[in-house]
Amino acid sequence: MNAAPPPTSRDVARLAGVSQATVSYVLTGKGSISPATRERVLEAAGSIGYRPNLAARSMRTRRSGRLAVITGVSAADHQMRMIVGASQVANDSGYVMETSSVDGTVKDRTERVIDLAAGGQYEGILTLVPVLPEALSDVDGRSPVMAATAFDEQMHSAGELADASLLEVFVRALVEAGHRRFMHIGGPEEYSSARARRATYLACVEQLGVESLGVLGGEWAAEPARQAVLALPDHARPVAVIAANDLLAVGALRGAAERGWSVPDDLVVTGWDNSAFGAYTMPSLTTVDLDFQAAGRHAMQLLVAALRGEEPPARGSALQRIVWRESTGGAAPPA
Amino acid sequence: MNAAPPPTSRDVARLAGVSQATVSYVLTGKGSISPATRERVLEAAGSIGYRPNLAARSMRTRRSGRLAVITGVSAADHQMRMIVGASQVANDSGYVMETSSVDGTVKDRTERVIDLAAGGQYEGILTLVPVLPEALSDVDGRSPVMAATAFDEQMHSAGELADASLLEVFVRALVEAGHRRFMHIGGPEEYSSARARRATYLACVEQLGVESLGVLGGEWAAEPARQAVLALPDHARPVAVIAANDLLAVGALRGAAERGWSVPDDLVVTGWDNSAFGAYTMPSLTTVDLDFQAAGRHAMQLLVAALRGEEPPARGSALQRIVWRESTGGAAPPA
DNA sequence: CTGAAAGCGCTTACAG
DNA sequence: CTGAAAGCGCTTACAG
Repeated sequence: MNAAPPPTSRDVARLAGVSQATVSYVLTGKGSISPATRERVLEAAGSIGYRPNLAARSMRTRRSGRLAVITGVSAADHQMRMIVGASQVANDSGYVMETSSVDGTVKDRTERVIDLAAGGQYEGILTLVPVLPEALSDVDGRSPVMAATAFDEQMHSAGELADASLLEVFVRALVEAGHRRFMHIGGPEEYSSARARRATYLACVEQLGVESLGVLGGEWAAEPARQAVLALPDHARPVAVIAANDLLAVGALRGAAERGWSVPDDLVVTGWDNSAFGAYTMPSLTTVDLDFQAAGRHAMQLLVAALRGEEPPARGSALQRIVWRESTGGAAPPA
Repeated sequence: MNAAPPPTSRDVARLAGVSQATVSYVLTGKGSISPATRERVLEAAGSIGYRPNLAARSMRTRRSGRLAVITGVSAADHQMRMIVGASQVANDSGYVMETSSVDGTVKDRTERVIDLAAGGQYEGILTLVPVLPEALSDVDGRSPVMAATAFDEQMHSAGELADASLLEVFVRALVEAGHRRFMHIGGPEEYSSARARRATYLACVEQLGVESLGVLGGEWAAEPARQAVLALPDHARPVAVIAANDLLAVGALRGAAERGWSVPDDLVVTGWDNSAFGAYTMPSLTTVDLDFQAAGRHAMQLLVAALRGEEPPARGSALQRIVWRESTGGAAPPA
């Protein structure tokens, strides 16, 4: 396919009238090279479009320069956004980033990740899907594995996507608006974000002394949310539903509409994620906007810092922000 | 980080009592090796957990074994699903697949892809975002570039995601149900899928002799769709809106609700993509289900076949299927 | 500040 | 059917 073989560092050396070692020193910035020589080499390299052969470099340095990002098979829009952010950081840091998707149960996924880590092809691994803590250790002889969303009790979770503290703002504002009866529709237990939202909900209703009709759901799917609302006793109105994401919230809206309940009069709903459709449902969804791309960037920064033994970078601006819309009626942000 | 260096083919050879070449022949399946020797080598390799060093192999064979998939920065759920499908095929075919996201205008993206192709790091490139035809040529000295969604007049488009023929089924069924006034809300012109849907719509209304109120939209966003419906003259009812995807369709639903039009009485809407929320909007959305994962698999199969000079595999089962829901009222599938 | 030489782990003609 | 040897393109002590 390639007519002429691509230029090598030897070609550059010959053209610049120096040795191959000098070319290498210039390009890696390691030796101390006189500005004049440096200039000549750079120009020669540019003129013939030289690009280092990464395979050769990696073989010699015994560093692959490659990072893996593990995604789930159940495609989620925010995984994609995190990938975009992570890949920016990886490339800027001189790594090539590969994505690998894993399927099956938590157990299956954990094994795949351990396999990948043991394979030694990658200098580091960032997983966007939950895996068991055993995959996250960075024992010798394996690529370090870091999780963006994981069992955070292991202290291995990167990023603050799982931060559920804004949920308290929802509950407080709704209590302020007069609501006394709440319900939570949660996501899968294996997601630390889902667990955090559930825990924050429970702590909140407890602390504020309002009634909780329970915690339903357990999947990132609309149907259980719809069912939960349909199963509510008629005299329960008004109910405030705190859903773990926007898809669940849409299911709740649908359930309310099917039984003739008005939103926000009989039922108010909050979502999470600020999905594109949420501003256009009837009524539109109050939700939490998450900057997944920034989260992906930060997660990758943490991995790269760990790899290089550098100080982990501080979290930049806030990743989360509440978007108040129609589904919560007049409930307003508390100042 | 690595305590003991990973085993090499020489270690395997020593352990199995054969030469390194024999190990290579067994593993690549190229030479002719006696079953007994083969067995011994395989066992030795397994016992010490040998994995070939891909960098070394790639340097020797001058094949990188790597494929790139280009995605957009504006993260879309279906890109993710296509990636999953493509990565399955790539891995099964012995390639490592990397994703690289590109930003900016069509022109920017095209340049990035050409750069990537010229870099020679990849044996092949599959782009999920539209690029100009000049990026798609497979001239010598460059990695071949194939597009999953592209300017298909160039005959370089892989997959049938852009097939808009089901749109005709929508229009015919709605005409059957009594509709005479149509409107199309389209996607961005640079997407062949958007162009195909638009063209099919225009051909349809022309051929069936029904009135078209025009083609609006032009982005994958809900707001223009909402505006288009709000701008409709009151006496236009009933109107049949053919939206280029579900997000646009939700915008149309919202517009109708805001002006007090009933769906499906005053307005009917069809979407495209079968997004998860579409079954739970009020009313739920009639749409086209697309198997993005299968599309990703097929696109990658085409790339791999092209790389190996093999016959391109035939398209498997149909990628598209209409899902009739409430937003089209009683309009039924013809037959 | 620069060059000659070794070697990373593999594959592949070539000889036997 | 199997082995000894060369070489892919780079980086890095080492010597000058």
